[in-house]
Amino acid sequence: MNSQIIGSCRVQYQDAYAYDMNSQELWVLDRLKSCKTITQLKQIHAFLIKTSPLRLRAPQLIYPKLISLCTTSSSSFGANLTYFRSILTNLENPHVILYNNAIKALSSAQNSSFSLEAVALFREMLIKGLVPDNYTVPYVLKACAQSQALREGEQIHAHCIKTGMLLSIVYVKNTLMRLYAVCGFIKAVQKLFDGSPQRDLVSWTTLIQGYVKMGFLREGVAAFFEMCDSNLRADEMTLVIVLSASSKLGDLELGRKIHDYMRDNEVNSDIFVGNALVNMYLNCGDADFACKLFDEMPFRNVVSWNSMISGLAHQGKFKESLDVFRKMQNIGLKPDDVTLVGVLNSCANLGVLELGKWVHAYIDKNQIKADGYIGNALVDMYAKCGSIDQAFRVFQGMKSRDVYSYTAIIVGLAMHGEAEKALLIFSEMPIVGIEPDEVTFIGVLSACSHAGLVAEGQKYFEEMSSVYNLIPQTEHYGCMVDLLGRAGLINEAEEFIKNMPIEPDAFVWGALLGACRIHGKVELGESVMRKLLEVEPERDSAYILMSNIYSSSNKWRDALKLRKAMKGKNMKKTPGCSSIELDGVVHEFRKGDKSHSKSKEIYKLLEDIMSQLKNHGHLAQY
DNA sequence: CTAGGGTTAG
Repeated sequence: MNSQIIGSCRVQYQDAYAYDMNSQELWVLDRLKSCKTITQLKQIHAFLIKTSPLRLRAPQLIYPKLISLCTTSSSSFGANLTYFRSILTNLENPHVILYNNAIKALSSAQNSSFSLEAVALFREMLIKGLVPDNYTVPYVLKACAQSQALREGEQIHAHCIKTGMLLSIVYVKNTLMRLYAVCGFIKAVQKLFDGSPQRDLVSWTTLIQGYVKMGFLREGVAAFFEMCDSNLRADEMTLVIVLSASSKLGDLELGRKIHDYMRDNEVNSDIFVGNALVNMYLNCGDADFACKLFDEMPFRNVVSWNSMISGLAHQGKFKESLDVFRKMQNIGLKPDDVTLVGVLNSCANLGVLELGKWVHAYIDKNQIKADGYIGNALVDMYAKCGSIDQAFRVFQGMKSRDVYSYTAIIVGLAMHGEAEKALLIFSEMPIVGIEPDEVTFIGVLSACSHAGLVAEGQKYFEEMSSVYNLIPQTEHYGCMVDLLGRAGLINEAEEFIKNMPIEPDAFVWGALLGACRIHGKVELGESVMRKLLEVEPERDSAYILMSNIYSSSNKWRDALKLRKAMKGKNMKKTPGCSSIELDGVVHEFRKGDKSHSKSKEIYKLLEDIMSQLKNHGHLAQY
């Protein structure tokens, strides 16, 4: 192919004077069309330079092609960046459009050095006396937003104020808003929005998105309704963001309102909207309707499936989540890393090590990096499935670790009673420069609790606020009550609760009641149970714990009375559930549950085992 | 040749 082009270039060169310039240009354009690589392009370029009538036209002719080649094969783009620049920079009379296209190409590249290159081209334009137009500025601002180049963006912002573009061109204002939004400066976004004479749908959407991305969900939703009041009609893009906000808020009423808005305004449901709707209904608790919508979708992509897998898990329907994954496998859709994270999460919560291992093998086989989300999910899965050593190996093998990785392994080690190792890993965090957060401290405090390290636990609890500026939540107070209570320091635990700056909740009272159970404190237990029932009247855990306290103090009559009192009340049961995985299918078992298709056989076998145990002189312990 | 969209962790 190359030699063909060179060959025909040579022939053309020799016959150059036989053609007039137009036909030469046509010939070159024809060659450019079929040109596939930078090397071929360079050959044509060389020919153009050597052909004197075409010399001046050369850059203009090849430039658009160069841009399109670079953007379609971004991998070779980096290597040819110098070449790319040298042509443009040496142009004597470049048209603004050429620069615009170049900046556009650079702004859509992922690489952040390309974004800065786009800014450099923008500067070069100004130096050459070219006037950036209403296309140039949105492109270069997009490049800044891509790499969060705030400083550069601010300079362009200043340029836009000086030239008056900021006020006159809505595209400029919108891309500028977007830049500040991705940099997290929501106040700057709002200020630009407020100070602008014209606001179109994109301005509103950018504002809403800015709020939602920063986690200011209610503010984003409020902006949406404000937009509706101003008689602008939302389109698919706006609605996807508002639905995602409703989903994150778990606000079903709001979500339904948005859905109604879509029907009233005849917004058509493309795949993005469809996915957002499914996700919203799932996270807001209406899983049945979400499944119905999912089934009715005319097209589904990997995100649709991912939404189902992680959304069901979010609702605690881990088994169903894995069922969806199996269906996805059956139709032959390739999982991506988001899918795998969701699957690992469900495996972790069900304790299905086999499938978790399969995912790990899949990750290795497909050379997916076991860092970030994936690595953290693997650590968590192994830890929760009981393979703490394997969890630790994955943790150590990770190239980059963040606060989630550290927390996963610390909580995992604490759960497995390896308190010292957990605290050792925790002490590594300041050395590698990772700040622990609230969840990390749950792991640290529970490690201390399990190992009976009272003084250390108190020290860490104190450091939480004094060193790390974290405000302890009721969970942390619960851990401390547990720590003191387990160690038999019941009075100290009671005193600790009295001095809490926030209202104790079920975590805290539950921990104290647990301590009463361990240490057989019947009377205190009774008063703590009442407290627990006050803050959590709908659950049965207070009754269960208390009746255990009665039983272990041989107060059978009181225990029975409590169980009876419970029966009439239809309380939420704290589920005790176990599961096994067989040939890829997860089977769940709850206490007294007879829903399994082979339930009869299972119970029959259990009875056999029990009687065999009895025959061998073993007495069942309850 | 212009701007704004979904799913993922402890």
